[in-house]
Amino acid sequence: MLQEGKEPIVIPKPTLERLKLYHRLLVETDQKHISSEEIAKSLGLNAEQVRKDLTFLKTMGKPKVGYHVETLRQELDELFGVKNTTKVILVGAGHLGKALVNYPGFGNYGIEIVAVFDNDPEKIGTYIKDLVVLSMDNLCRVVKRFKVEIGIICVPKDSAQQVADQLISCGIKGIWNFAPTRLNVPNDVFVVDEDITQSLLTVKHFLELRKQKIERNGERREE
Amino acid sequence: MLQEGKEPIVIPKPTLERLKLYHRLLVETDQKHISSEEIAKSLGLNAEQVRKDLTFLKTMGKPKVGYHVETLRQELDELFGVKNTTKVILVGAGHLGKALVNYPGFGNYGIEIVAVFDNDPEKIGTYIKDLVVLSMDNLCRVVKRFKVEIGIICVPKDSAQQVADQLISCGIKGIWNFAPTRLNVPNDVFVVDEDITQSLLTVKHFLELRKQKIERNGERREE
DNA sequence: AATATAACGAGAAAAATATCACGATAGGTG
DNA sequence: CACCTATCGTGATATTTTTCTCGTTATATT
Repeated sequence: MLQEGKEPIVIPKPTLERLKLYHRLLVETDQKHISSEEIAKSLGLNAEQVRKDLTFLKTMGKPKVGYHVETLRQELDELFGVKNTTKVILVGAGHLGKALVNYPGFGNYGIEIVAVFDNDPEKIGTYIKDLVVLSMDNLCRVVKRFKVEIGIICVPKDSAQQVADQLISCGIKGIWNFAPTRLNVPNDVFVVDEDITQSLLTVKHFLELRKQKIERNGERREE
Repeated sequence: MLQEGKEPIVIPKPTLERLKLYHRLLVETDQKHISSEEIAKSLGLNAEQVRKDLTFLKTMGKPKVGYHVETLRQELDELFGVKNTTKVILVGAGHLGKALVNYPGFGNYGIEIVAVFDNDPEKIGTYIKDLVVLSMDNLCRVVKRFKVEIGIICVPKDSAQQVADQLISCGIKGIWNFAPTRLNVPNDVFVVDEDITQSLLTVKHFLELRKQKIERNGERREE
């Protein structure tokens, strides 16, 4: 039987990606109103696309004025759930882990790191900002006690899968993975990858394209 | 006059994104051959799409066998220019900068960090791994001397634009931006953003979707 | 108050991307 | 050696996404 009734409005993935960019732009701007044209120009898109994207939201623009920045930003905040507090734990107290704990932006996005774990006895007991590094034995206890929703993995890639398994066994359903490897997880667990090697390939590819363009054009000037 | 002659085969952007995933998979696997089906399953795609993507490459699969992992990986290496050495400098010797300098994976991808800069007198002169932190005065000299192609920005977001401008004024044409802000750059400079706030929104959005799903389903079990 | 115009929303058209369907072939099996 | 089947490559089809077009409306101007 086909499921009848209100199907939730699903936002196309490319649109969702752009909505994230709009969000950042709205946070950064000090204008009170902003037009689709201005948004488009800032991000290298075209205005029709911006308007189309924004039709997935309730906020409407006004002719001759544009969109009210504050309203739009708030609706995006809501879409992304920015205002809800999410408790997270972080596994891996290396350089990257330290960098993340010290990252000042989480507060604005409702992310609270409640504990840091590592399995290196040298690191256990040391402080990162105001958090003591705990041993992995404490993982499940802390997850349950603080109702932790997300685990951040920043361990070397060879132990990432193992850490993921431990997190999942403690009931964690969301993983933010900074290890440069693919994780195998059950269907009901989501993984957001922050894999530096992937964007490294992007960087290298850009260089490669430029190189090829120069080769093709010989010594000719471009533009 | 329209330019005649061989136009370079342009790989669609979504395909290119997936090719990066295939690359990682090929690096990780220890199989000698791999089928489109296996690739697809690992990455949650379908086999036809994988095959279609791979038609943009020269490497062909064999019926009953699949694709030769080594060959395919090498062709991807070439596509992304992984084997060419790229000299980069890094600006911002904070936690993140340190984490990056200590990241062991760059070598495999032909990235060599040749210098680290900061404008904090406390940090200038200190060592990160085997690199002395230099003052920004030395920027252009080092860029020219070492033929640096890429600048990595990992300074706080308020100084990111300024650093970008400095890099560009020294002739840098590529920026890998870890600051959570949009950079304004001339057309001939490319920026690859590694903005944690953007993937943070992804994380929050997943949670939000899950929350809404649970609300809709009430106490019903799913699956 | 009438007019002009900047900017919007939305449906239609076009372009890009993903999926399907199927014929071809390499390698295994009897 | 002939057949079977897993897997490929590719042209056809379907779907998604982007762009175009145009009618509408809020504000400014005379």
